[in-house]
Amino acid sequence: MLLRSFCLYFHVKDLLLSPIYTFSRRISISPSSNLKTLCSNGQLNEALLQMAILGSEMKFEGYDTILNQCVSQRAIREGQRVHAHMIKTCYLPPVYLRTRLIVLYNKCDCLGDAREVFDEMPLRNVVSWTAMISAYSQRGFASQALNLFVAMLRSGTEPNEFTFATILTSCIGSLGFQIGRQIHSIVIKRNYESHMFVGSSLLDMYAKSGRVHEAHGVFQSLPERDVVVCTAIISGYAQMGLDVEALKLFRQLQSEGMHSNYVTYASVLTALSGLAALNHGKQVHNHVLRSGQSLNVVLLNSLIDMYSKCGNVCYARRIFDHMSERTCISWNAMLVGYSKHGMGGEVLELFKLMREENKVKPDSITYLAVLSGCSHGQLEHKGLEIFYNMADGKDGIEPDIEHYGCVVDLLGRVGRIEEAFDFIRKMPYVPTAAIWGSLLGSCRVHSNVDIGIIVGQKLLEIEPENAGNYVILSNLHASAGKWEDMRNIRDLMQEKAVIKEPGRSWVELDQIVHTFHASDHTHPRREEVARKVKELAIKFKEEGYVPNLSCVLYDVDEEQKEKVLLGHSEKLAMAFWLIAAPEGATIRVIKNLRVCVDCHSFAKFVSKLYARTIILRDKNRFHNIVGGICSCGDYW
DNA sequence: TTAGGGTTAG
Repeated sequence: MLLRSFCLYFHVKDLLLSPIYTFSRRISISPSSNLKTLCSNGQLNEALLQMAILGSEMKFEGYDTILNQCVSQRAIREGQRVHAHMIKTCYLPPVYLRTRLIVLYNKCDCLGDAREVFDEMPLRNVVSWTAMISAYSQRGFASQALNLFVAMLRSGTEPNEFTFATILTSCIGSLGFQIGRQIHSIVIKRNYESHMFVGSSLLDMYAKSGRVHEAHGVFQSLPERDVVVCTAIISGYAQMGLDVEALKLFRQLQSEGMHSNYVTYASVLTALSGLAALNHGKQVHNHVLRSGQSLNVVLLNSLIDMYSKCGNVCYARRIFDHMSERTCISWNAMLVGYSKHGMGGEVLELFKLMREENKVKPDSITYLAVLSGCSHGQLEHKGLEIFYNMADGKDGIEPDIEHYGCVVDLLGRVGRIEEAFDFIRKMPYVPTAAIWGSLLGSCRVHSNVDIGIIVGQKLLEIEPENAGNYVILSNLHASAGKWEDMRNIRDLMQEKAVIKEPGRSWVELDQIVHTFHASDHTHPRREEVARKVKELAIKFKEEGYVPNLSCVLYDVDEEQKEKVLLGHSEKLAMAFWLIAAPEGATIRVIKNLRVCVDCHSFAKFVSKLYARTIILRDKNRFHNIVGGICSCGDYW
């Protein structure tokens, strides 16, 4: 029943009595006309009339010609008439033609009809099995594709390189990885491991499952590599967040003479977006323009994303405005760009433009971008209005748990903590750690100790490995004077041996990315940088800077805590910039985690006392700090 | 006749 619902049109058997079919018998066709000529001229309707006249005289060649034309035109109604004609004239199509029907039905989104043809086949070969497996795989029915692959092996039909390349694309993700590995062993046994298409599918399966070593191993073992294989490994690295490795490999392969196409560039731009390496991004953009590569919509979408994630949202908008064709992803990339910069007004204006233009329908991601844009832009009334109109509005998009998460953020941000708590309890989804974490952050900012403690306890149960939760909860206990509880939480944190992802910040100066780790011991100018941070702290304290010791995870004395704070990577990156960059240059710092409250305050002092603009990108958003004021409104 | 890599969100 589920499969039948994929058929957008009526069943082939209904067409036996179709008025057009009956009418066609009364039309006279010139004898010189034949199916081949009509099809090659794209005259499919005329070809159908010819088929009707020929009746049971239709043979393999005629069906083959007309079906091929239906496939290339994605002409489902016409294809169904051909199928109906076969049934009516009692023609028994060979495997080849039945496979063409499977392909046609798949291309036209009629998966149920494709399966019906497959089930009714008296004989099947590797191509028909692969065509049906591919149909399931392309439509996202991975388990059906896998079941059919197993059935194929049991039937004794040997898979070929097409089958392996197809089935491996169904094994993407954590669930499919174990099966993917089993299929890999079958690939080895059948000697298909060196095949380029099979290899790129294997590589991609491992990369998308986060198995970097396996992906690299497949890449190394391939005797031949083309642009697709090279792009698969670069894109795999970028998708796994290994941006530096992706770029290194891109450069290495380029120096070895690799040919790049738009997919390669899009993957490289993803890596550059992750690094926020604006100058490198500009270089790639120039390289694309010089290479004569056409700037298609995918590449332009990647450029919008790269420029906005590198802090240059105006340039992203210029590209967006000059696009001759935009997809939903183009709009989403631009909306996300504005949202991450806290530009709520621009988000709403662009969303309005999208609706007015009415060429592209907003999707679920558009709504996520708009709601988070309202949240970061402190436009909670507008955000709530959009959320409550989502499902009933003309787009008819049912909010999912992430949209609910945006509302929790919207309410919490403006201090409507009780409402946010109530909203979570009433929503039709089980709240995730991210949602409770968002509310806990609001409780911290708005000092709501009572709800904060309840939420914090819930979080410790579902996310015991997250160190940040222990710290916020312990601080909430401390602010309520519950010292015993505070100590218990600290002990619990030690006991659970929670590991915090190490903080890392970087700046790009003269095309070189300088990375700093917390209490850095690696950068060549680390001693000079550490002295500069101390000097800044003394200067800022005279102007009112008070180190926020609650940001320190460790249970050490106050002097030690201050030392830890001064070692935070974003402070080191800013100090390095003040030492090494030209006078007055904008400070662009990227951090892998969310910026801590103390570093945020420190950055505001830098911007004010050194008259610098600071563009600080953390894990969630941009902080544009000018004259001691941040675009996030001190809430992030 | 059937195959491989890509752009937004989290």
